Amino acid sequence: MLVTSCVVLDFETTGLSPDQGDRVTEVAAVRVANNQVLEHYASLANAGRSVPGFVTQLTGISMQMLRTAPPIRQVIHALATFIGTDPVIAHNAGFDRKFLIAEYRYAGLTPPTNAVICTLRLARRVLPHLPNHKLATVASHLGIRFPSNAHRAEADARVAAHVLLALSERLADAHDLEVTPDVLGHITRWPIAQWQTRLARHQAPPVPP
DNA sequence: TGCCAGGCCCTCTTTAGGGCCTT
Repeated sequence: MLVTSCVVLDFETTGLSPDQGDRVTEVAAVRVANNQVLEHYASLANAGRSVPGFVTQLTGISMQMLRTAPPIRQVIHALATFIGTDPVIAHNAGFDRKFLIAEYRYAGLTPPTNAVICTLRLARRVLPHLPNHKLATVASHLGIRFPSNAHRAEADARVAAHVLLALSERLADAHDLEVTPDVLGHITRWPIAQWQTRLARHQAPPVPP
């Protein structure tokens, strides 16, 4: 059981790289504690950046929708308040982390120092047999359904939160572990090859002292 | 004209290259 409070985050953006000028178009953050999905914060965000057609096709987020959305500075300040000092969790967390840091800077905030945990890395270690580790594939394998359209921030964040809880439960059951964000962080940093060697020997995964 | 992300991970590797994953 994952007892400690943490925040599962998902961004929709205009592209793949803040270094190339891409900006966030929608944020969703879901707080998880006591093995449950609790409150959430979600909002479209207007950063004044055009949305490429293929991104609108992928996410359903259009320029027209963003015209009436709150300014991104306001959204990021609200997000920062929501996240606080909790560990931040995301699927392919490196992607969301670099946008989080960039948007905090644009918003005049100090870049976050929260612990970051990646459910993609976790899924690759706990479910190595899957054909791929896209969020939809992992969720489907775990019997988790999207509450609405995939590739919208709130739906993806909620699904990632349930993926986190399901993977944590598997770890706890299989290895008699107390799963905390510290343990998850340690496990996802452990090299896959050594992880699989330990599993093959029926050894518990390495955890912090 | 051709390129335009980046970090992780694997392997026909390590003096490298390519697939995966996110929008």
